Amino acid sequence: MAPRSCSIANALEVVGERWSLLALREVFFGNTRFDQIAAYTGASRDVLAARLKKLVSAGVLEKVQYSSQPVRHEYHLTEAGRALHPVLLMLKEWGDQYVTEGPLPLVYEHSCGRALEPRVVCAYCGEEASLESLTRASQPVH
Amino acid sequence: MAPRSCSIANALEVVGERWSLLALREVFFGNTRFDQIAAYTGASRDVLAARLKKLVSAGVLEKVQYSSQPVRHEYHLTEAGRALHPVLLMLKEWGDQYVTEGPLPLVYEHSCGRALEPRVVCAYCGEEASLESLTRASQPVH
DNA sequence: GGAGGTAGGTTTGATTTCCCAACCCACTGA
DNA sequence: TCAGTGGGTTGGGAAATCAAACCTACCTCC
Repeated sequence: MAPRSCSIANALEVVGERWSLLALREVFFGNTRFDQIAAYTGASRDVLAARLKKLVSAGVLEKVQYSSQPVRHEYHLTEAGRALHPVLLMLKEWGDQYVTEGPLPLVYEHSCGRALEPRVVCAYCGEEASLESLTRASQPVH
Repeated sequence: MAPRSCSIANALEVVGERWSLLALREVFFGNTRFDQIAAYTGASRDVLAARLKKLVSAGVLEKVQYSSQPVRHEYHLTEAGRALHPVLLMLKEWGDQYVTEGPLPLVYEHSCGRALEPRVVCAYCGEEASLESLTRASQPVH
């Protein structure tokens, strides 16, 4: 049997390897240079170089030159890269709730003044997109 | 330098390996048995067995017996497992928008009657939790 | 009672990754 | 000239992955 065709699997093809999402986390934090990303994630340099190359060719990051002589680049988020922020936000929330022990390493404050508790809602009605509120409108082939 | 302490990294320790999130996707779809998960994800059986074992010991899945003689189990979501649904939802949305080409393999209908467009919002004010609307309330050590 | 099928893995051996350390190159600054 | 920085690449050994075969325990059919 062929595995299911699925956007989750497609997404994981691009960002599902080890270190990819952590490298993106650093870019979201503003650490856009190779050595910073290597240090803050703990990834080995060769694997990190491969991951960054893949993320660039997938259109998630782009290399932006910040110096000639010597030629130096920073990794910046593309639109597709910025669109991954909700994924990281929900992954962080899950880690906060179910994995991290002790005080949370990072808490976000939302512009409304409260500590962020992220929720996924339907863009149209604003109601929570809970497991029970969803039905399949198109059925994958079984 | 020590890598950053971070709930994203902690979360990925649990569900970040290859096949883990796809196995969970199948359980969310109601395919709770070993052979179903293997077939629909495409994971090799030995790796899948290791992943399921890890997810069970991490408290994301639990084995529920559905037959004695022969002893057979299904993998069911725990509360922590169900809490991963928003992560998969946003990952699917990103894949839909930026990776999958052609018609989407799966569209959800929300209980309000519209095709789901998931958004991440602040639970208190209901406004979108955009990148710009967030500031760090606690700063990780640099 | 044997043959075949189902379910849930485990074992085996070959192939890929991953990790770490060392190295390289182009520059800068002292 | 010599150390340091930034951004990688290279090499070798350890670990993970893959596909296929195998195993156990049952059930069903003939």
